[in-house]
Amino acid sequence: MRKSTVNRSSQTNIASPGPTTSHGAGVGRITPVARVKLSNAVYEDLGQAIVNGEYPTGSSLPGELDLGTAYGVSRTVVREALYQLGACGLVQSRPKVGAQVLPRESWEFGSAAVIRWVSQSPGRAEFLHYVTEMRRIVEPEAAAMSARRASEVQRRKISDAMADMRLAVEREDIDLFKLADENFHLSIAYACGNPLLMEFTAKLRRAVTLSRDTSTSAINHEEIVKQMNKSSVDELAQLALAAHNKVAESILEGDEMGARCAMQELLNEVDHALTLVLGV
Amino acid sequence: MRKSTVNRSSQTNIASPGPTTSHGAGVGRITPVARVKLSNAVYEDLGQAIVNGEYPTGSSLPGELDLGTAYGVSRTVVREALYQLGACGLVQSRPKVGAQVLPRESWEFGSAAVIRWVSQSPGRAEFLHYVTEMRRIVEPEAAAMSARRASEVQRRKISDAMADMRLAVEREDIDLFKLADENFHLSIAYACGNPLLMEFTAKLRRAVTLSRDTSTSAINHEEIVKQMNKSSVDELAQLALAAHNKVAESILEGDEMGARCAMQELLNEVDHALTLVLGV
DNA sequence: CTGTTTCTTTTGTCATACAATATACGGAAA
DNA sequence: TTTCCGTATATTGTATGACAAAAGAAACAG
Repeated sequence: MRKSTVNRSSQTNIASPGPTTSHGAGVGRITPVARVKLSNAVYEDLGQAIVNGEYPTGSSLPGELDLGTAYGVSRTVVREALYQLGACGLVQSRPKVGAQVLPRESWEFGSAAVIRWVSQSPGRAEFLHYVTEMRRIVEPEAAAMSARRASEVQRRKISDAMADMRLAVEREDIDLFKLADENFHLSIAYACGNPLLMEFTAKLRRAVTLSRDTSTSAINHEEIVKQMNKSSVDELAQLALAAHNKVAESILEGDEMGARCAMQELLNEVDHALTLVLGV
Repeated sequence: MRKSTVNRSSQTNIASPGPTTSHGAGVGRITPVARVKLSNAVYEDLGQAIVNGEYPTGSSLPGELDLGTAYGVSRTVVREALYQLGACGLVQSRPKVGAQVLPRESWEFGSAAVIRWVSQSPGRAEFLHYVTEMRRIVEPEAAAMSARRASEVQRRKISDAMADMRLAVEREDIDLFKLADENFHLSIAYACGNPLLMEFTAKLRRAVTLSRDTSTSAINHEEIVKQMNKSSVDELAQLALAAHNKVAESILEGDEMGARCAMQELLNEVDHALTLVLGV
């Protein structure tokens, strides 16, 4: 059983009976009270734990009362958290048997929370592989649809993202590059005109970002450069910039086929780089 | 405010104060007790109501207490339902302001429940349009991937579904045809080897089925036959059969490109037929 | 050993109480 | 009159206790 407690303050809040009035000497709490709902905190922690595999499929979570004491919250809060987990398809509660972890097939991978948990779980590399495969299916089509249907405002956002990216390469600002990259792909998703495709693409994108940010293995840029047979980080950046630019230009020109192909090419590179980075 | 009550028994359970002991004259309850969790019943009803547009975006649902009396359940139950809705991105609760309906962009269209609600809502035709568009993107790829990666067992399931479909056309058994069609597409999804693609395809498929079954407008087969310039229902069925068969054969032969193209062609027909049926 | 009954544990539901919070109201100042 | 600010108030967030219902576990009879 997990023994972490949700952040209410930092005191030992195992079954603290009294009310939450910050009684006594200030127990070094940083945040004023950090007004997050306790249920959500428990929901997040349990969800991550399940996805991490700490509770195997078919096994039962500790009882509601036990979870309550473990997290230092009431049974009410635990139940509310469990109901949220149920809505994500992670668990199912039955009397006497408790909340059982459902098989992965019934997990809602479309849920933002599940994606977040999986992207930060030990199994994220495998997940990312599938995500990348999906991106190569949907993003080229999203680009093509954007080329056909993007509004004036949406086109502007795409070109704005490109401008940022160009600037980032110029200044060798990696953070700005990441941000521009994110905006680039998201603005294409938003321009495609299909809310389903939009949401799905955005979530795939989010999974990539989360996985990457979770990977503690310091990314060795030099190593990537070498493995991709490029002479310098700068050359790699220029390459990426060109690939993105081709996509943007095609979309702005309304060239469906061009946008599709350019995006395919771009994702080929991304896939390659990610493989090197994460060692899948 | 909605005034429907969840099915516990059929008595007028608006604000029945006492315990659930079926006091008084037997109020004609049919099901013994219908052991569904009340929270889930409320969750389903509220979810459908929100998706149906009965609570506009940004508006607040009635208070938890009011909802409780309206449904004849306790506040606890209402809260558990609201937490599930929150997990789907439909609402967000805040003190004093209540559970506000979030904009459609934050709805989790990947959630099975949301798909169910949308597919049965008045706006299902538009949704189905987007679903069809997505199918034309992902299913051809799923077919291609299946052609490359399907295991022996999975290939068998595909050919089994084809056999059923052939039988259905022979016997002019529409229900069997629907079942076989469902199995055909699902078995391809399962064979593709990517759980994300699998889940997504299955859900798109489910949305189609639900929308179709919800459409009360009796499907006029003759009309469809006429509009598609075919001479008879039988000819149309033979056509569908041939299209499916081509997909199946390509997959079984391991012909990626063939499978992709065959599926594209199949979906073109499906799209056309659906348009006629639902009058999009 | 097997089938049945009873027991016991855990969830499902209800009710109540209080704390925390955000809107709404009302009064004071400009 | 208008604006700003504090207070009032209604509603959610959390805790607790109680009981009914369900289902596995144990005890028992055959």
